[in-house]
Amino acid sequence: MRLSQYFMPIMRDMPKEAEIISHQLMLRAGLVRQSSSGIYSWLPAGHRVLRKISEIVREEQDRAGAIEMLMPTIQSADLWIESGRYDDYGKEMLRITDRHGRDMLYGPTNEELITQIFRDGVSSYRDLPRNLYHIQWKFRDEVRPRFGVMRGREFLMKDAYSFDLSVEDARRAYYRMFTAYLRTFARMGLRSIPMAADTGPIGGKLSHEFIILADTGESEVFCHADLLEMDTPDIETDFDGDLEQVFNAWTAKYAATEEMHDAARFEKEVPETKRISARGIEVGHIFNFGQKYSEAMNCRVQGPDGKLITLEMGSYGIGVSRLLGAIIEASHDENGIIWPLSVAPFHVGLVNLKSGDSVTDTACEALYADLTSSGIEVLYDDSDNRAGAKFAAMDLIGLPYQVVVGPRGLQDGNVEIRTRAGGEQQTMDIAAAKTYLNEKIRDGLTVQ
RNA sequence: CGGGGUAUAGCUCAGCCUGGUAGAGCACCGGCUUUGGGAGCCGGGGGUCGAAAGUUCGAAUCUUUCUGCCCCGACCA
Repeated sequence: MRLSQYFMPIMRDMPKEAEIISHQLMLRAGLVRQSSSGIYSWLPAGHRVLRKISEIVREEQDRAGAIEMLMPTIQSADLWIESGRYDDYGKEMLRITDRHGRDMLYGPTNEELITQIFRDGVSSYRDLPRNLYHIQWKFRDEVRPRFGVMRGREFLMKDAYSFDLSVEDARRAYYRMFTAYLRTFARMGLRSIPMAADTGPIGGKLSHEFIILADTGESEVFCHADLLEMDTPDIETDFDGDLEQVFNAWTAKYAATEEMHDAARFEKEVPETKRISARGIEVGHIFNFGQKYSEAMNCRVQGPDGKLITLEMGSYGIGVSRLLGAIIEASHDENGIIWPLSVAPFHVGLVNLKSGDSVTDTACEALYADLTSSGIEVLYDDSDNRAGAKFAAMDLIGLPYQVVVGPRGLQDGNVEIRTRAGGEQQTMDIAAAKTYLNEKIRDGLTVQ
């Protein structure tokens, strides 16, 4: 993509409505624009990141055996009356009346709808287990939206729903999602820590929040430092196998959010030097809620003995749009965003230091064409801004690699390659630069 | 929903106290000079001053009401 033909309005000044760093940087880097409180438009670069995050989520859900579908944003109130949550949900649910006077709502979540769809589509134990998910916009009319996309009213969420015949099967379904979540966040360069969680209004028994440590996190969290060093389940993980060990290993050490925190237990179980008391961002939340909805909504199948079995269910959410904020909170410096390669809007920023100079233009065009044709996503700054302005903009938008092409280096046939994360700079000839970038990016994108 | 702020150009802000018909920096357009970490000079475009009502000869400025947005708290992916 040529910057001269793109739409990425960068702001030099700090927008006053933004308080926390991720929100400031998202606005300044031209990723989002606020439409109204807690509601955002996703500009082209922000949309690219959103898509990449969604794709990682999708790949890991699929790997764990979940099946993608898509449910609507607008739902009928009837279903919610059936489950008993129409009144419980309160003002956070945006209620709408259609032209016929029917009560509708903008879905804050989808347990009711999926339960109805599933129960109507399945009648035998042979159809179980199943886990269905979608990635769809949700609306929760938060009392106080804040921190940009971290707590928006409209937000993109992946929600999966598992259906099983027995409590044991349901636990296995839970372990699969648990494991998939560890992998999902790790692929975005995040260290997530599963923490025992309160089950909240969704109800149920077993529940974990996946927390990213960050100073601007909304909740206070406590955990064992070893959790920051644990190995993430790798690509060889067998999701058809027994994942209980993964679950046990990750839940053996103390980790709890404020609501579940037990100070006495924390001090007893965690040596003083290993105690982490910090703030965290919740990027995922998984629940096993047994028969709460299947009972209320009559979701049953016939077993081998002809008797009806009420299904065991779980739901598994990931805040996809929130993850942009979380990643930036976890990865930035005073100059701007530092995108992990896997979710960066582009892999490489190509900086032409002297647009209009035929030598640099020619070199840049050739490099742009070569890199692009080898599958690398390049944002080519072909504008005629000054060098300093281009560097500042590149650092702000935070692409993982910068290739700086200028007349000085080209005299010796060289370009400069900079790594946004570490700040390393190396000079090499153009052929070497191509090889270097191809290798680095291919390796960096290989799923471990 | 309680408390506190704030609203003037795309962004950051000044002007308001003491009413006289709107400014700066950045960004943008044109020109010249410049060109390796947010250049300089010259010229230019752009604002129903959040909305409504009131006071007044005259309101960005004073009064009242409303609204948006932000922060703290309670609540939540």
